[in-house]
Amino acid sequence: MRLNFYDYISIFIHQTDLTLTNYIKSKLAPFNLAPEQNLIMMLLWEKDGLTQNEIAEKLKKDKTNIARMVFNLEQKGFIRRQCRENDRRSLKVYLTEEGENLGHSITKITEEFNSLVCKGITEEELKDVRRILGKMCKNVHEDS
Amino acid sequence: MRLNFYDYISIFIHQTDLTLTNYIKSKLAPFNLAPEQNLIMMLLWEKDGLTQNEIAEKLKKDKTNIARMVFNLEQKGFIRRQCRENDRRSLKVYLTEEGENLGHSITKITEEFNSLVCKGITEEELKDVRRILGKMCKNVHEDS
DNA sequence: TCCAATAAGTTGTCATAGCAACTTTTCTGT
DNA sequence: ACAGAAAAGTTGCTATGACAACTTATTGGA
Repeated sequence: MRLNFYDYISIFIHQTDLTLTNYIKSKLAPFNLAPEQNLIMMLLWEKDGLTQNEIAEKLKKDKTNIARMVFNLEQKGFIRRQCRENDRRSLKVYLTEEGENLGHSITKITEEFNSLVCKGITEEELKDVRRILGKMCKNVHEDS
Repeated sequence: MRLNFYDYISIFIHQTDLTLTNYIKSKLAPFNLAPEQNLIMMLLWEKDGLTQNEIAEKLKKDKTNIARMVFNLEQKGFIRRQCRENDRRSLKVYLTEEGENLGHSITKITEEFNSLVCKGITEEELKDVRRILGKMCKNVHEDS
């Protein structure tokens, strides 16, 4: 029996991700911040002075894209990049004052977003979702 | 208490989606088919002769991107577009013979992919994931 | 010590994703 | 019948995401 379009769980997950990303995108837009740029900022608000490589590892993303996103954040004036003195290959990323200040507004928004997404969903259910999605990732990693 | 990076369920979902998409991308690459192009093809294998607008609605995507993806599929020779006789605004999309034949190989691959993703996960758990992710989408839609 | 391997970033290319603005065609209300 | 709205597609723009190929800098082994 052939699977129908919506029987594929990966398609369902993909569409869920698009829905959530689009929503937070609209909330961040007034601050001139895109969703993935925000992820980088979130890391920096937790801990300043990461290298681009460290950011890429934490976000499990290609360093190429990190370089471009960090470049854009620099253009926007939220961060600045500085060469490390002991390793001239790598660049450390620091918040500017503007970037630092942004944190207060954005943290509020992202936590509200998380609350909205999880509204009416129990802690137990969230744990289950994490466990099952984690299992799916493990399944495909083991096959690669 | 400030949320940590990985406490955000949306980030977890996003990273899961990337993992799954990347895997199927590598499986489809030998057939010169990208993941989202494949979604369009899947619709056409189910039912030929959809308009671009109908495809956009089914995939819940912007018609802009559908137009570009369909254009690429046409370049690759998998589909052809034809003006409707009774409405010259809209284009119907038909499989070519090559596109039709592709269906046999690809259906096998996507069903294997779905099995791999769901390995060790019960039907009950899958239903739960669908229900909870669906609830999340509903939550953000209600707020828009 | 010096050559090769490795590491960090950058640039180019392709595919996705959405928004705004536009053309062409069709429909609708008067 | 005709003006204006709406509908289908297209083009331009920005952002994300992965891969390949490249430069520059550092490290490690013979």
